[in-house]
Amino acid sequence: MEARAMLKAAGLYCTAARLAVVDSLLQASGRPIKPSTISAQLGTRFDRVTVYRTLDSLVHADLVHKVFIEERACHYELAHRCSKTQCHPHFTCTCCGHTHCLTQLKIPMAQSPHLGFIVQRQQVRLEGLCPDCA
Amino acid sequence: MEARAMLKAAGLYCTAARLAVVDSLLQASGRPIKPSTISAQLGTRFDRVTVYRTLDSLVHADLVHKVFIEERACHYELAHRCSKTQCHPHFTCTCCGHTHCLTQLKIPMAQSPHLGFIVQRQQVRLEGLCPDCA
DNA sequence: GAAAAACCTGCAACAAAGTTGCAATAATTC
DNA sequence: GAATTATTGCAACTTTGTTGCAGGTTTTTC
Repeated sequence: MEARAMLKAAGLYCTAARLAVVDSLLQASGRPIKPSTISAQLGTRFDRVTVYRTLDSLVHADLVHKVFIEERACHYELAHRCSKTQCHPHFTCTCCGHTHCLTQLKIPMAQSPHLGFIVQRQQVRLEGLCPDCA
Repeated sequence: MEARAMLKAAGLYCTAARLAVVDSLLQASGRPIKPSTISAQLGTRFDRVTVYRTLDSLVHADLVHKVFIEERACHYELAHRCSKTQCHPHFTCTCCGHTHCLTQLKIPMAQSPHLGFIVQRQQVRLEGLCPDCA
């Protein structure tokens, strides 16, 4: 009932599609996934368009973050362990292509770069070799 | 003749299309731009496909960097003032949508997050309000 | 400089991501 | 449970980016 509670708390209609999408994200074991993957997991239960719109709602309610784009597709993950100003960094292996969430790596927030700029959010992506490929 | 020299040095064929694309990037005044913008600037002189393939060549030769994706399109810029391991950070205004290159802001390279990970490259994106919108 | 080799380019066709409008359906509210 | 409000499915569409192949340029070689 975790998912149901999250939706309630965010003031969103609690629909079958939303529960299913949140479940997909929960089962992604912390890895950002893309709409087409979710769509494939849900089979014919829900339309592709519904998945897109559902993700939009969830992002808008700040339950889900649009993390990055890869292979021409946005990747999403549950907004766990993220502060308002900074999500955890992500590490993508240049060899196997897998992405890891570095939830334990803290990176200091950048200072305002020039007079007048107000930094609200910082996103860090690392690239390199993961332990399996190194 | 700047562009011509760059291509020569990189060992690339010096073609009209490549000179034109490099010129577009030079004239972008340091802002990352997307292929469709370049294509529009070049008018009917070159095919859309040629722009994509030209950018691929330039990226492959490390003359140009694929900086980030926005509005479902890759954005490119000349590989000026970038170290091997880190490009300058980019700042995108959440209000007006403009992106600024923060060439003067130095961000320390992240340490290897866990035993076994080898970090080769780091990318930082900042979001917030630019001086015009703040 | 001309011929040969190596490499680019345009065209057409295609694939995939994401968006929009609208009618039908489901979740809340009272 | 009826009225209200929000969500969903479908079809059609836009845009980005890719591929194959024939024809055209740039370099290299002599």
